[in-house]
Amino acid sequence: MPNPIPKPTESELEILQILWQKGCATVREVHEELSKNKDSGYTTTLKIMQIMTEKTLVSRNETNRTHIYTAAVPEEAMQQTLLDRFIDTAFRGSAMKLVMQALGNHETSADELAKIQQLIDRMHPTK
Amino acid sequence: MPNPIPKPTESELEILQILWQKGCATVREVHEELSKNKDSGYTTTLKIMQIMTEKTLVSRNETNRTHIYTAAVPEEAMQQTLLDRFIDTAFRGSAMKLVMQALGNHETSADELAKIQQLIDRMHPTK
DNA sequence: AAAAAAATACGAAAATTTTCGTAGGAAAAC
DNA sequence: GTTTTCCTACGAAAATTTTCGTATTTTTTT
Repeated sequence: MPNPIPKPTESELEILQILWQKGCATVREVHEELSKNKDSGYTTTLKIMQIMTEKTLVSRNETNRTHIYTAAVPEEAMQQTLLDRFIDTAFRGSAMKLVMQALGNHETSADELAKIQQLIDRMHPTK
Repeated sequence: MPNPIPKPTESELEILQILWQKGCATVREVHEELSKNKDSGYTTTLKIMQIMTEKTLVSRNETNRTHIYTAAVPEEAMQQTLLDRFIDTAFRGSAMKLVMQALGNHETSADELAKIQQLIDRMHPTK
């Protein structure tokens, strides 16, 4: 495994979110999106994305002058990595505690509950 | 609400973990525990705990020379805060995705599944 | 009682992350 | 064909976090 998945900073993760959502995007597009929630300059976004390129968190198509960026790591792979670490640091390693708390404190629709039910059934078939 | 729960840094969270686990502890004890996983100096730990005191992440009993620290925020309250933010930043707000991924990628015992089952039943009683 | 060990406070260095200004070109508008 | 706009590169300032050295005081050991 040549890719230990570099750990993104918070700002980097925000940008990854946007890239995953859009599939790919220019710095300008990412910046527009970011600007909805915070206000920092265009070159700030640019700089971070350049750093992310070095870290290989993203890759970019440079054939045109306006580069087009995409996330270099699939969203779910990153989520898994982040989740593992989060469970460790915030929940002392107990995935179960996390699940219970997540379930307990969010509106959960019947539909969603059914999905979990399915997953449980699949993991734990009634013998 | 006078207490917006100050956001801990990573190092601070590590220390909170130890305090929650032990109930209360001296800097020395916390440092011993930390040293198992990383090696930084005693005064580093001390300094961070002093900062945490300012931030009111911990409180301390100063009647004796050797201060005794305790977390100022209950573990679960902090977990909830962190979890909310984490769901937001890493799972685009979808608690369900997080739950599914947490369940799907960890060994989950029959016992644990039963507990979730219970929770689901409680939330979604069969009419 | 003197020396050694252990504790806190504090300032500041080091490391990391975020921010932006400026320069240099390319593309677009005029 | 100039001027204006837009883009990247890059270095360095600003902000945050982590680290530690040193001074001072109290406690323990000898």
